[in-house]
Amino acid sequence: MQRSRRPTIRDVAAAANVSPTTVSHALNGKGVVKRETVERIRAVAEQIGYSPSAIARGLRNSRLGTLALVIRPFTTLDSFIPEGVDYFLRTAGSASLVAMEHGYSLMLVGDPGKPDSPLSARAADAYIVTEPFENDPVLTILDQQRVPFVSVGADPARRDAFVTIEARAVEQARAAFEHLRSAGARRIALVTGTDRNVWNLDSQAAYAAWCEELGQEPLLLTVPEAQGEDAGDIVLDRFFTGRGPRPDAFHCLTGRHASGVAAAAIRRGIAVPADLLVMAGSGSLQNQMLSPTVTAFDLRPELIAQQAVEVAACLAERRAIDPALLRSPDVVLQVRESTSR
Amino acid sequence: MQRSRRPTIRDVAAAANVSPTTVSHALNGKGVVKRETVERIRAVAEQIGYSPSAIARGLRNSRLGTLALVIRPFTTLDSFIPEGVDYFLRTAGSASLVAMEHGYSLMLVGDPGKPDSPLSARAADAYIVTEPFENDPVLTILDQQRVPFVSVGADPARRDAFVTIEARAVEQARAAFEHLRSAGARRIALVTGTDRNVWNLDSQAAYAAWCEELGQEPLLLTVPEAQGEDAGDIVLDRFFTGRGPRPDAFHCLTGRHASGVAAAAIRRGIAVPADLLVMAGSGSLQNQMLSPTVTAFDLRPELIAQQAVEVAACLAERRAIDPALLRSPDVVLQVRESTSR
DNA sequence: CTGAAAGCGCTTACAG
DNA sequence: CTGAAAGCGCTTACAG
Repeated sequence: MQRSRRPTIRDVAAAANVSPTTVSHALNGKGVVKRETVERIRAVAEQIGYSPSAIARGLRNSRLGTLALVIRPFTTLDSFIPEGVDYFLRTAGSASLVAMEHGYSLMLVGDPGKPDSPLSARAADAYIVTEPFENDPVLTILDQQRVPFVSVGADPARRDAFVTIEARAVEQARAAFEHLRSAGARRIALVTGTDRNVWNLDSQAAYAAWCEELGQEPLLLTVPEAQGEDAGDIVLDRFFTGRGPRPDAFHCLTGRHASGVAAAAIRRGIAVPADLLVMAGSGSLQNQMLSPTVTAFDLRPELIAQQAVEVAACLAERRAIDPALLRSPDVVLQVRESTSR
Repeated sequence: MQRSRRPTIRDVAAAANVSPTTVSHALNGKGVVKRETVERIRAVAEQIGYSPSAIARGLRNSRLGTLALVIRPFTTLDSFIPEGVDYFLRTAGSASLVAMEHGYSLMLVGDPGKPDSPLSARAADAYIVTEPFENDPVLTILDQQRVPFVSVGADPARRDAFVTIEARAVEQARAAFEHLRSAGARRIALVTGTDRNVWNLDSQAAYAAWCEELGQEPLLLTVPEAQGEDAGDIVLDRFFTGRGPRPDAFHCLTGRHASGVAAAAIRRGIAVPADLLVMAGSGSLQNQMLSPTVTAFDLRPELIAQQAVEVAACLAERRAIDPALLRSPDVVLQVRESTSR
């Protein structure tokens, strides 16, 4: 009796005195098998500790039962901690849970296109790519290899080319400007990251349009996402030294930039929110915890992740996609000290 | 010419006018193949966009190139956010990066033992189980099925049964008590979580011993990990109402408990650190950001994750394990407001 | 109701 | 230097 090898369907067949075909039928409820036989096979399988090989089944069905999550900003950063420490957590955590509910495992993957990326990174049934860059090579390769994928936020250079959960960046940016305006802002500056993704680009476009409408001179600054709170001094240096026009409100796309700006302003004797309003386009833990607390949109990454997983599952199973899944959830504005006058 | 199917090794063979064997040899540098043939095959493969199937290779080699990470506290919680929001991030992020460097993909897995868990969750080459519970069924099933795994922190009921990256909980607890004592504490209380893992249990044991040595009456409270900062009021209610003996210092194992306790104390007019010292056994973002900032050990989860991945890779490849990898890294005490008198 | 056979895409002795 | 054959563990027409 072989005891070291894990049992296969043949072992079950032998032990139950039937053919592998019948075992397969019995265990999977396919075909027609006599009740008793099914039960005998079940018992034997249980007894010898049989569990089917996901790999063999995967080869046969050309589906492994695996979804891959590609967190794009991951790749750019020297550190593995993407901006807004909790965003990744909320996305990956939710995605892995929802994937499980749909019968998939979730793989965390870097750049599946890189030549030295593990082969297994290319074995997923479908991919989720968050925040792709302009002409993102990851999307290109996935598309070429005919691997199904959904992108969260479009590739700005190929808006309608792929299955995408749309980013509502323009809408959100306007809502932000309006919030600041109704809190008394007359001269709003925009601070975005430098990644060429749809959030940064669309927000800039929305800002340009808004300034145009109101006849305000645009006050735009881009700071690398990875700067985190250090963006504060960069931003303040830019707008509050020298004698250019000074903004009375900042809309920072990333939460950590926003918290950095609010803190830096206060360090320099500029009162927040009295003299300066600050808000964030994408809330992070820092906004809730650092002082002053900062108004921010909760983008609800766990909902987005959930939708993305559901879309990916449809793709993997070649089922039709409910269009509602491709619309990102309504964001929630969380008003905090930094804009409460 | 078939255009829809992804190309296989046979397609390459046909196009290059050789056998699949030769293609395999050429592409994997095995066997002996003429230089020119190798180059021709390479070119053809590239040209028709061939990339080997990880699944087929996995079946053949019975190794998929996948590592699984089982975050145990994950399972207990109703929400998917484990205590100390950033711990999961730091662990999973680091693990997935290190895995990639070693040629593996990282799967996030719930409870691979659960009957409805995806089959693919059982296909990993090796498993990392963080913070297993006493007699953890996940370890039992992995062990039974002869799947290699490493646990981060031992199963308290089976200390030496499995490959484990030891938790240095006793040592850390003593270091904490000593830090508090040298900051002036004379009556230290311990607050742990309720999970029956080695951190909670060993810290309690270390505390009992410490109290014994010093002839201090033990002041111990356990609060569910999931309570987070809400633990503050629970703890204060317990020790600062009624007329039992009052502690002058708290060592809380979880960062969020510690921040909750510090904040609750201040709300009730107890000055921190003047009248009460507070520290955390496992630092979380809250400790750095909330006021007052709280002294905490940085457990360096990214280092632990790195070691765990390296051990798991050894296990998967049946290589010997460097014993140094099984010793958890030295923790770093980050002294902050809550114990700075 | 049950089973023999083919095949999913690879790799690896083995023979030429 | 090259290739035919077997086999990894399943599933699924198909035949009995």
